Formats: sequence, C-alpha cells, structure tokens
Amino acid sequence: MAAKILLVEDEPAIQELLAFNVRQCGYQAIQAEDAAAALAHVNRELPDLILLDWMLPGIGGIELAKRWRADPRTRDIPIIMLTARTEERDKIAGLESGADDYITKPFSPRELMARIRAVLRRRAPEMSEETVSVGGLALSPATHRVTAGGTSIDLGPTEFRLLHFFMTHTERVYSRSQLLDQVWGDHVFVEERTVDVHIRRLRQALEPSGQDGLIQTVRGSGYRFATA
Amino acid sequence: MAAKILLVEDEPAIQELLAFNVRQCGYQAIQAEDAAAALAHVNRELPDLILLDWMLPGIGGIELAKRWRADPRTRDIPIIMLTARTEERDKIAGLESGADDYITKPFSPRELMARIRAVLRRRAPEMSEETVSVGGLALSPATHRVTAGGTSIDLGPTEFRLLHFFMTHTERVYSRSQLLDQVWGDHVFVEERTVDVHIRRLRQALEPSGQDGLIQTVRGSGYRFATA
DNA sequence: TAACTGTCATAATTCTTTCATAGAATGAAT
DNA sequence: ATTCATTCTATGAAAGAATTATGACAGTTA
Repeated sequence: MAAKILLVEDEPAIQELLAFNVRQCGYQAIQAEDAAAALAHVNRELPDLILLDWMLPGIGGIELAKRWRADPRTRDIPIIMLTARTEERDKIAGLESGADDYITKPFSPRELMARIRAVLRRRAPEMSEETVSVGGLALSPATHRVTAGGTSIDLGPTEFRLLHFFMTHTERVYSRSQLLDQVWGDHVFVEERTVDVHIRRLRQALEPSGQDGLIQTVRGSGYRFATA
Repeated sequence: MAAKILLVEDEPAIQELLAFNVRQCGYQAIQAEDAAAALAHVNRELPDLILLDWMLPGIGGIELAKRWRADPRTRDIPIIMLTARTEERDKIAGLESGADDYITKPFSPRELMARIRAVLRRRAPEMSEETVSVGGLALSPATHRVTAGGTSIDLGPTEFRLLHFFMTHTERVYSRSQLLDQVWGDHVFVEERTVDVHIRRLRQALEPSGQDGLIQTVRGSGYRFATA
C-alpha cells in the first residue's frame, strides 16, 4: 500500500513535475489545482501527506494548512509547503501555520523526495518503508515480512498492517475506533468488535514465538503495543 | 472525548460563526438561541463550557450566569461572556455574575479559541492528555499507565479516572457526590457509598508503592488528594 | 481451492455496585 | 476522664453488569 500524496499546486507544469517525481518514488500522486479541490479530496479520503503550494488562487496555502491543522481528523497529516520565496520570515510563517517542512522552488527532485521521506518517517512512520524492530520482532514493509529471532511469521494483510501500525506506534493506547481509522482507513464502516478478532488472530500468529505479550488489552480503552 | 461547548447566542449569523470556529478546534458545539433552550439543555446534559451572549431576549446573559452559578450542579461549568460592550463597569458586572472570562465583539476567532482553551485548561485539567505527576506518582493518559518510581501500577478503569481526577485536583476536598459527578459523570445514579469502595481499591493499589497516604479522608466532607 | 474478512453467538474474564458488618471518630453526659 | 450513643468510614463478600476472548460460519477475493 503506497503512501498517498496530495499535490496542491495551481501551475499545471509544476503540478505534473511533482506528480512525475512522486510516482517515480513509488508513491501515489493525487492532484488538486486549487484549495476547493484539495479540501474536497481530503474530505473524501485522507492522504498520507500533503504537498502544498504557498501561493494559491483564492484560499492560500497557509490558510489551508491552518484549517487542516485545526480539524482533529486531519491534524496529523504531514504537510510540506512549497514556495518561491526564500525569506526567513516567510519560512517562519509557513512553519507556524503547521507545516512540517518547507521547500523553495526551484527544487531538485532529489531534495524533494528526501524531504518527503523524512517527513513521512517522522509523522507517519507506518507509511515509510523502513524495517522496524520492537521486542524480538522485526517487520520489513518492503519485503512484507515479519520475523521473530530468525524464524518467519505468516500474517494476513490486515494483521500485517495492524502489526505495522503498532510497531510504529508503541506504548500509546488506541481505541478500537482509532485503530479502525488508522489501520482499516478513514471512512470504512466496520463493526468495532471486528478489531478484537484481528487482535486475536495477530496474537495467535505471534504466540509460537512468544511475542504475543506485546499486545496488551487496556480494558475500557483499547489496545496497547508495548514491551512490558 | 471532545469537550462539549454550549453556545447561547440569539443572532443566527454569530451563532453559526461560533459553531464553526468551535468545531474547527475539535470541540463539540451545542447551539441554543435563547435562555430557555440553554437552560433546558444544561438540565439534560452538562456541557464542559458555556459561551454566553450578554444580550439575550428575555432572560439576559448575566441573569443566566447567576442562575447556573447558584446551582451546585452547574456551579463549576466555566462560562465565557460574549458582548458588544467594552465599558469597564460592564466587564466588572460580567465577571461578578460568575463568568470566567469575557470577550468583546467583534472578536477574532483566534482570540476566542485561545480563551476557550485557557479556560478549559484551568477548569478541567484532567481532560488533557498530558502526563501528570504528584508525589511519587506519574499518570499518563496517552499510554493509560500509572507508575510509582519506575514500577507500574495496575488500575481498573474507574480507579484510573478517579486517580486522574485527584492528581489534577489536589489539595482540595471533594464530597462523594462531587466525585460522582466529576469521575462517574453527571446524571449517573449510583449510591454515594460506592465511592468509598473505589477509594479503598485505589488505596489498595497504591499501597505497595507507599503512595496510598496521598488519599486522605476528611470525615464528614469527603476525600482529599494531597502531599502531606 | 485456498486464504482472508467481517459478523455473530457464547464463553471467560474483569469490573461495579451493593450490602452487611466491623471499626473509628465525635460529642454529650456521667 | 470515662462511658455511651451516634454518626461516619473501612472492609470483605457476592451478585450483577460490562467488557473482552474465542470459535465458528458465511461471504469474498485471489
């Protein structure tokens, strides 16, 4: 599941350039040429990252960023601002509006991609393709493989995503509905109790290696993945 | 659990503006266009904060505030007064009627939200996700964990909420019925003596770490959480 | 066909509340 | 100061309620 990146940019040429680069890196590019289209899309489906032009006709980039930051549903989406200006105080304004990073045009594709990767790693670690290790477990998104001390563990797609999310978000308690949003996806209509079933399947798969204790039930709240 | 904010404002335009801003910040907006509607709603369900227009048809804002302040059930709900007047003596009258803060129209959404956050932080600190430490105890809502000097303490849901409330409201005595309102929730029909049982269980859980002395019994009044 | 997903029914577990009783504190009267 | 009655709190036990775990099944998808 490649990360979905929303590109908000009104100039068609730059729009295409961005899309090309983003796709080259294996991400899925979604294009929006103005604030309205961007808002509409985000409303429909949450992207994993937003590349946002500073100068937009109508509602500007900063205003857009602020709106998304104010809404709990979109608060955690990483945003990278894209601008022609280089002045320091503009940079500050951009970051204050809630952007995670900032890149000035003209930009090198390599730099852009590096920043995308860095931001994803920081804000949405489950979207980066890096191998994660917690406790005695190692999960590699690239090869879609989970191992515990050398031996491989077989997981279904959902259990894999669930484990990946947990391994990149340890210690914190997540309610069933938060897990549904994060692992199943926003706008998915599934019984909350279904989470229980997948938790059980995941525990079952981890049991032979003795790693099932990592998944903790927090009665009345949800589940937690932690080493203790 | 987003904080519920009751908006009492008769002008539809301002009403909507307020609701929009409040929702943008992730709070739940409840709208009432006159005193009767506001009273009815509060009677049914306690909001976490009230935004109250000074000028209302019929019963005015000040009168409303006074009523809520007089009722033990609603005494502690934070109230922010909303008014067009800027004169100092009006401000004083507003604050004397029991409002926690005061903002004059026209107001900037940023200012309004800042005040809401400030008041909520002041009056309902246990709603935040921040880790709190008192004595040798540390409680983290995000991870749903309590530790005393490195060792973890297991608590049931109610004991957890009770401790969280105490840790964010130290040095003050709370009656059983106040605790029921604050920890169990308003409109809950439970024996007052039940509080004793949960206090005991909490003490029991804290005893191994020697932190049980923090919970003090105040005969005839209730309980207090304090470091002495 | 085989693997996977979501839902349901039911079992197992944990938590809440209530109740009965024991224990402490308080104050008045001796 | 001591006794006693009264009031309030502590505690253990147990029924009852709520939440979670688990197994099975039917429908999908690859």
